[in-house]
Amino acid sequence: MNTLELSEQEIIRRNSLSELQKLGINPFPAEEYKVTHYSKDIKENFEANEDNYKEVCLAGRIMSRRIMGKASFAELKDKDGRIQVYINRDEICEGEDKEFYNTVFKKLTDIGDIVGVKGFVFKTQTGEISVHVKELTILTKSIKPLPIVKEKDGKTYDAFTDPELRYRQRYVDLIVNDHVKDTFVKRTRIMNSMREFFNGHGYLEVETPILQALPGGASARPFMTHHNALDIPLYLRIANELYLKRLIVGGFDGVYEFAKDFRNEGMDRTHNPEFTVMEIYVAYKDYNWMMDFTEKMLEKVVTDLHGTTQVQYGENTIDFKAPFKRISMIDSIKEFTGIDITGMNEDQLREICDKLEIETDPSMGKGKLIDEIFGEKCEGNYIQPTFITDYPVEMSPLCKKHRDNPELTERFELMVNGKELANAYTELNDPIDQLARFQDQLKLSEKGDDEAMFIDMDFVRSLEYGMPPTSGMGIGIDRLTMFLTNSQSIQDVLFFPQMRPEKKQEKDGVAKYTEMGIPEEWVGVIQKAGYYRASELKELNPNKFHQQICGLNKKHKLGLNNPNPEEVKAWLA
RNA sequence: GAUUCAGUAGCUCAGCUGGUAGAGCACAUCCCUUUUAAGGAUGGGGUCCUGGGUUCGAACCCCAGCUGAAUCACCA
Repeated sequence: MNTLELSEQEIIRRNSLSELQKLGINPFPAEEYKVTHYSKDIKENFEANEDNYKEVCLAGRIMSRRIMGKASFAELKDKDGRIQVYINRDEICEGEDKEFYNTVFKKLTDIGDIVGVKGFVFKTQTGEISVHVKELTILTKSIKPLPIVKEKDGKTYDAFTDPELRYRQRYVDLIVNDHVKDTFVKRTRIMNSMREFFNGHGYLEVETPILQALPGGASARPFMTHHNALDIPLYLRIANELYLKRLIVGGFDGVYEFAKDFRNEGMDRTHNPEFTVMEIYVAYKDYNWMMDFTEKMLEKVVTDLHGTTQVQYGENTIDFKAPFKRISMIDSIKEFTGIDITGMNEDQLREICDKLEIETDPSMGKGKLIDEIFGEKCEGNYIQPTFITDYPVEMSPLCKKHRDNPELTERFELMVNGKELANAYTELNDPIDQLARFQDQLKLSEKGDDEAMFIDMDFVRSLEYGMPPTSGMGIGIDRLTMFLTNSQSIQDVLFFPQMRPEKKQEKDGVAKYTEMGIPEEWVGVIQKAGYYRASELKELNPNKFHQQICGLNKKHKLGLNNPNPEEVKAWLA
């Protein structure tokens, strides 16, 4: 890399790197470094049992340094947290040669470097448990300076907060913002706890295709791709439901999958183009059983994570103690609007929407209209976990009709903090009805609904062989993690949220410049001056350009022989 | 997709009515005790997001673009 593209601090660090090599120290050693202790264990247990910490060896990243003559303090960050280390010149350099301390540690080591320390644990006069270092090993040199975050008594100074940098360079975010790691550890613990619950019931974790010829199982716009060998379009899945149900047909009693789904839709605080959903299907059950199962599962997950069923989310305290409140969609609309929509047709519902000042468009069918009313007037009110049951048949094409009312389906959604968290059905297993519902979707699609479902004839065929009565449930893992880690944005619970690709400054290659007679060593200087296209140079005043590049040569101490003005004029001619 | 706000040193941010680009931390040099965001002193560091325009003069005003955030729409 051209040094002109580096900041002063980066150049200094690269110099330190080569200085280390000159001293015979490998800044990127290959050998295993045997770690015996971790910061958290030392801080928690040292006082109770000091004898166990007479010889410790730990490794991590230097997060701060304070050098005072022949004694120094540094903060080391390992996988569990941070611990202070004390380094004394005469202890890490036993003989007369103090170069290791004076040069290697004081001058050539920086914040961000990864080091190993051997020594014993003690307590400083101010009472901080620290490691007294006897031996220091450089394990990795860092040549890019980290953002500096200072913390004192839980108060953070100069936090690294720019969302763009945090999400694009999550590795930096994880290094400097301690709470970030915690969120992701919790995410994994949530999934592990769920897995434990399902496995405890004897259900099987499975994997189903992500590349699908027909994107089914949900109403959403898919991402499209292409398979070269088969020369066919393929879609990234929007749901895995239809495949899991095929497995129930095949004779599994309970299957579940933590699935990445992909939807080609807007992005915001609660939506990322790829997201994770856990879907589970259990044979011989219905949605009433699934409600019990879901609330028990959530109660366990939350308790495993927090030791209590109560969770703080923003301003709200949410209690996941089972059982959750249950209310039908029609009763909910009645409760919040005073209107009983039972038995209404499409025109009547449209009138109600107008009356409630809810926008509609002609592509909306009966189900969608009801959904709009619910979404607009009811949904946001359910802060505590609440099951909304019995959705209209039009908006649930994969769900069995209600045993008491053919206008409705046996479906529930779990609302938490005014948002949908889980969705479940008594699954439709009547192949004739299923085909009819798919055909209704086709009509919606012809009407202009670009999210209506495709007809999956293979899925219908599987139902023709017979699927046992089954209940299925899907739960958004990202959203659940948000609730349980008090994160206000989905980007905070995804390591690498989708972002626009970084734009790179386009530059001409060296050849474009040398063709004009410009010596190769000057190309970097010219680009540093801001001329990324050789063709731009033609327009310039040669005298001004000459001064500009000679100035950069001097300023950055490049030691190049300045061209004379005639030569520069010849380049631009 | 629409609206609003933002982009200045490695990081966090000031920058007044348009008049020579600033602070803290980080970095460098020197001195130095087991220091708690923090020992002392001195110093270096900038494409003020990009491109146009207005002006004697633009970080600042106007227009366009890029990127991000918030709100809304769609959606889980």
